[in-house]
Amino acid sequence: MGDTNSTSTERQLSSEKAEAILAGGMQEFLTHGFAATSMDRVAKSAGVSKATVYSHFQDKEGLFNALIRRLVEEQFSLIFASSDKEIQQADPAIVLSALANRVLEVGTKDPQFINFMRVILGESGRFPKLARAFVRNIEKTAFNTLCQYLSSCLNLSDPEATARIFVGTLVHYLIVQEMLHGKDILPMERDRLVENLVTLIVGNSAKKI
Amino acid sequence: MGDTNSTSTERQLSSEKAEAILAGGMQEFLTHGFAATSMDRVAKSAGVSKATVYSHFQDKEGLFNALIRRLVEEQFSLIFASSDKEIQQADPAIVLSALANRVLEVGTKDPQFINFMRVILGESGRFPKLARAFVRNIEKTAFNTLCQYLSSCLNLSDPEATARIFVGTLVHYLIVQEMLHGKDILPMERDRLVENLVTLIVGNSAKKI
DNA sequence: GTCTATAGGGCGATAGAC
DNA sequence: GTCTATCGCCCTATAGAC
Repeated sequence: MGDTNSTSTERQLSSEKAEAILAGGMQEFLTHGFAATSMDRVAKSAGVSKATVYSHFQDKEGLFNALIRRLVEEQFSLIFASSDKEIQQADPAIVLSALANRVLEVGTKDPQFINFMRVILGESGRFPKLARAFVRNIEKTAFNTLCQYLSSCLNLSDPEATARIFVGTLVHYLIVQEMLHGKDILPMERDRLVENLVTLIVGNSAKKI
Repeated sequence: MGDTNSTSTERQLSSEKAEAILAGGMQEFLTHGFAATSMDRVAKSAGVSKATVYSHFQDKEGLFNALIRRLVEEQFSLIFASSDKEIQQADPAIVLSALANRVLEVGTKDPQFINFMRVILGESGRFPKLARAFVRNIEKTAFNTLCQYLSSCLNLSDPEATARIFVGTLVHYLIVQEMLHGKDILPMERDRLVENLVTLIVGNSAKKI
């Protein structure tokens, strides 16, 4: 409450210990969720004492909030890095396929990304602010970028609804195949889904230029 | 382990107390998740003592497994009840719109359904068997029903991929709007999404009969 | 079968030495 | 700033009376 160098959550991470705590906390929170994570294990994983953890972060919720909030911003720039070069260049079908494949690539190759999504979804009842931060930073950015591209390069009756369909298909695919371990129950090759999705969208419009 | 009337998890719920425990456990587990739920509150919510809970279920995990497994089967029949009457009758666009609206109706009106999904997703790392049961009973059933309809009534190049797009769009919409509290950040009217989704699918095919 | 009471342990958070 | 040691609480699970 009465801290001098923070408003409501921790803003500046002064020392390198704070970084270690955030790294250790990430490991623990992303694999066990909020409630099942103990501050003892966070401290041990960070290589510091528990008291040091509490000297850098107000409490368990404060650490969790700071950590997820930072991760939301990191993942944002991770996914949308170098999305602007290619974006008004080639055939729309190729651009959209490349975009879809990059999203699915991140979701399948980096195991921490699925854990991150799982925690965001699982804790969205307890931490609605973090859930909304996720929507604002990641979902909305993806949506806006895609809308802009679809509007400028294709003649769609409703680019916004189409963007929803595009993103929704990919996210749901990741959820069922990876997060819910459904690969063997509902097999579907990535390329097959992407090709159908892109064809469905591009086929229902005319190239603009 | 050595129970006489159960193999590995509880099969038959002999008394009415077991029902009360399952009901109380549902309330608690669906709102707080597995780790943040205490057996004291489950007992209190069920109106029995904690010892009674442990006499009907082996431990916390056993109760959680029995409860979610039952819920998976309940929700299955809840969503797909009366899906077979209308299914080879009217215009495909109308059938698909009605189907989409029923899914979104359940997801928005019944608050327990979003909580149920949140727990399944959030605990899918700790309880992979429950996650797979969810995929087998709900996702796969939705997918198969839809595939069958799409194959029989429309001329699609890939009905299975199309079914993925259909379900994925609806589930992702529910996740962003309801589970992640994104209604105000990324507003989108339900009818608008459904109409675009159905048009995209029906427009890319020919009616079969 | 169901209760009350309690064992036994891990948890979040802090006091005080350095 | 960082540590060790500890407090007090609540947790899962069980023992024993009825």
